[in-house]
Amino acid sequence: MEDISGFNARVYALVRLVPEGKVTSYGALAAALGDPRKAREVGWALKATPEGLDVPCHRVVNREGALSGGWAFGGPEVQRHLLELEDVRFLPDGRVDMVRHFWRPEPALSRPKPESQSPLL
DNA sequence: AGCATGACGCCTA
DNA sequence: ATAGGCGCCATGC
Repeated sequence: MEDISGFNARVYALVRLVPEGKVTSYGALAAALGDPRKAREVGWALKATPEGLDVPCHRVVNREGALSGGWAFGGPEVQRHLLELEDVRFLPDGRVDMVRHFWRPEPALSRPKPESQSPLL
């Protein structure tokens, strides 16, 4: 699993910025990185998150505030528990109350490609 | 190179 | 609001 121009690293850096009691979405992270279309890659990056890094990946949900399926934590229940420990409120449907807890990451200041003056363009 | 898959998101019925 | 389909982009076979 190779890095995507440090894509993973940037994802981790952003997720580390998510405060307790807040959550963000894959798409929001991707958008903050400059490519809203790379939401899936964000998920992929989190899936490959090395343990040991202080990355609160449990604070990342999809755009609807729904938790993921069965995965590394051992199940969505674990993720939900972790969030509840941070006073995150859940809706009756089992989704995170995005209105209350959605946190939008600031656009990454360091761009992956500070270059390209479009030589051909 | 082609096909299938996925911790996503948006559009349409 | 729910269900199905399509698009994106990187990965794995």
